[in-house]
Amino acid sequence: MGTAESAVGAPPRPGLRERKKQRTRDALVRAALELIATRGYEGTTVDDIVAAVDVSQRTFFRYFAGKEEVAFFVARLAESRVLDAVRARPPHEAPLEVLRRAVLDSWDGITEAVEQLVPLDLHMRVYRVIESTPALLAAHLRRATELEEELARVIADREGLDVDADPRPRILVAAFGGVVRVAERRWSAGDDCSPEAMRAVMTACLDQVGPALAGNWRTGPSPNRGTET
Amino acid sequence: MGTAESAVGAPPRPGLRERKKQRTRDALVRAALELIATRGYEGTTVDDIVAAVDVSQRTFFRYFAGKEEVAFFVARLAESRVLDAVRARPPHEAPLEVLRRAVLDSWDGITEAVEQLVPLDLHMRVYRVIESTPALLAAHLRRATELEEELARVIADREGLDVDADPRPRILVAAFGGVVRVAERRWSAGDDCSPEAMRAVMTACLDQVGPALAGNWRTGPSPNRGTET
DNA sequence: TGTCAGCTGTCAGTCGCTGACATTAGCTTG
DNA sequence: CAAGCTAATGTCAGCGACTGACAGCTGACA
Repeated sequence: MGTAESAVGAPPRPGLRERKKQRTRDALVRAALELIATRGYEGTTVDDIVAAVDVSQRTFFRYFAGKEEVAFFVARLAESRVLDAVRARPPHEAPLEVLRRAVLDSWDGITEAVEQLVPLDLHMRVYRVIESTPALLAAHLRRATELEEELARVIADREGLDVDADPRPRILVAAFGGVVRVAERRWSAGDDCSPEAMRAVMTACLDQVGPALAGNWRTGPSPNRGTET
Repeated sequence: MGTAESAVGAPPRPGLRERKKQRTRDALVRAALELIATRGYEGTTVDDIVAAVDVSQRTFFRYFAGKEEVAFFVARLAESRVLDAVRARPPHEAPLEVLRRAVLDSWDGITEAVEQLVPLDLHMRVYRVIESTPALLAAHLRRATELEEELARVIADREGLDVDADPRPRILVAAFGGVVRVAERRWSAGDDCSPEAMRAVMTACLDQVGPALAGNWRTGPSPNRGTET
């Protein structure tokens, strides 16, 4: 010890090789997202992406398993954040509340982390492409269910249940995930792409879970009637 | 009139051309499902399929938009059946009950219709391949959300709501769809592949929607505790 | 400084998929 | 029934995603 890079307390600065890799990966992500946001997903070939960064196609496929993966590079950051937030919730909270608060509370941190990688506006535009491109939407939904599976395990652990014996954790998470997806769609279909708007939409949707599952909508006050467009 | 094919009351027998097309399509579906069930999805090339039916590759792509589509040919029958069943529900039923009864009541009819096309056992094996193949699972989930979108519209119409203004139809359908997916997974993961078993799993999962969303699972009786493996 | 491991590029090849064009085969009309 | 039209099919060429194999280069480390 004593040398600069082995000092404790600070993360050891990675070597030149590692930094180069990081730079190449980031450059590929940025170039890919920019191209996808402007030309669309199908309109963007891998050759286009690698030409913009001036690396070989083979290198691209060494960094990303497929063309899809680069489009979800940013989204995966958000996923792991949410998962961490769920794990950090106090043990006395009810399951549905855990999910709700985890999503809403990790929101700002996610926004910040994303912006550190790519401009937020770019991320928004790419998200719309994902929602409107069948192949990407399919991949997105698959990733979402994988996240749900992990969430179900965490929830089951919290409650001391066996995920495979008791269907309730998976059912709760599935229902929750469905609501989140509805919120995402409403957001991506609207004009206001700001994180605050998204947060509001998400909150509103989560508040509707109870009412939506209530027996009969026609009795009692109908919230949100004619309040939009 | 008076000729055999123009007789009223009976569905006019399609011409030779149409029958040939039907036969080719069915042969492609059967060959494809058989191959996929045994060799897996990625292990089955389009050339393998067309070789088994002795048509050109180009013909395959005139019948199916892609290799995926042939794998979901049977599943799409079931989807349209469920949609019809939902539309046929009496107007006084509550939304959640409509979905529940539509799925359960159309079950036998679907099973019958499927068996008319391919052996039920083959369909089961293919379904497991779908669940375990990322690309197919992704496509399956995308189709499922498209079905959910249509269901949401139907439900909203029943209740006299605007799908785009009131989030509750989509939320309800999303939650319901999530539960159905959990049931599908539990079924495909288990040993018993019979339709009766599937029906039982589906019923059990649907009965858990309320309890799963209830505030705290630890209070009150926990159903299904330790009743399975 | 020299050796070694890891990153990169090149090349060839497979597979899914499509457009263009020629060929065949069913149906229609005189 | 024969000619003519149209729809179905086959053939061919080509693009794009993706992969394995091999070769060259470049940080890392003694």
